[in-house]
Amino acid sequence: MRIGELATEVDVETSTIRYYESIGVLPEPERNASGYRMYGTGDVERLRFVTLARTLGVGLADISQILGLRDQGEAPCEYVRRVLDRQVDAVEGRIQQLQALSTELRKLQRAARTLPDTGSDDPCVCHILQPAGAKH
Amino acid sequence: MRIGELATEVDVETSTIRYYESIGVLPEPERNASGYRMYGTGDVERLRFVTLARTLGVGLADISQILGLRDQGEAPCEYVRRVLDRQVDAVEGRIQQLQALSTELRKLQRAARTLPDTGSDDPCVCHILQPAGAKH
DNA sequence: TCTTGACCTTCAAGTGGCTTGAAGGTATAT
DNA sequence: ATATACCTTCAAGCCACTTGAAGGTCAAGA
Repeated sequence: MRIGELATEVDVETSTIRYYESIGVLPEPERNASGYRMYGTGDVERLRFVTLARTLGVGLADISQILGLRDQGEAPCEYVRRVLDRQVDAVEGRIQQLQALSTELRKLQRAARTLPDTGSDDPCVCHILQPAGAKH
Repeated sequence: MRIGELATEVDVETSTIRYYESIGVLPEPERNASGYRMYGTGDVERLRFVTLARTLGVGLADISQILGLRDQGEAPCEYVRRVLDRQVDAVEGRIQQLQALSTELRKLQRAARTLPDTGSDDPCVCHILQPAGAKH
């Protein structure tokens, strides 16, 4: 199959496939007489794995590592477990941060409805975002 | 004050200050005889606003817009209110996404503890991440 | 036969928000 | 004289792509 078919099959842009190839996540495929990339079913499987891992937030460096282990005939599972542990920590930490941020933003949103506009003579940039005495 | 003092005062890297200047978020400051950037208290206030807005997740383009309005003597409050609304939506949407992701990751983490390692003869890359029949 | 249009190719640069590094100038203390 | 702690500019790197320019290939239709 050509790159467009592979792209449709896995629901990825052709440019993304070429990008993955350029950084070594996907191997260089064979070419037909016209120089078009030609892929097989193994490539579908591999690309599907990459996109699945990406939706889980796994970085391309980790994905490369996992695929590299597989290519050497080793089970990547131990490495995958470590990646999962790291990823869970990272995602849950990020959620905590964003929840704190959301609380803060909602406070400012409420304030924005009641406060008058900042006057051009006010010293601060905007007293909605910068209540007097906010120094961090 | 020189750039290092300003950086310490607001708790930002000097390279970040120069970067903000390069993209027009901060104006070009005066220079002393040696070519060093020299800042005043207004710059502290402006930079403090920028970092505050950044911690709220506001992008530099929006921050630039807000500062631009202020520089023209207009109250940026209406714009700030719209940015806040957008930001709340974006953050809460992101939290939803990450919570779904976290659920998914925890499921895989549990599976990883019980599943045997992928054999080198298995067709998939790793059956922890790719349970049979996962096609999306 | 010509043309249209859908595909494919490569290479370069842009996105955001910085950080890092190289290679050098300046100011102060010892 | 020198160490050191600042400062300067410019370029490139980070991540994961996306976009664009400029062109080659191939099948179907007029």
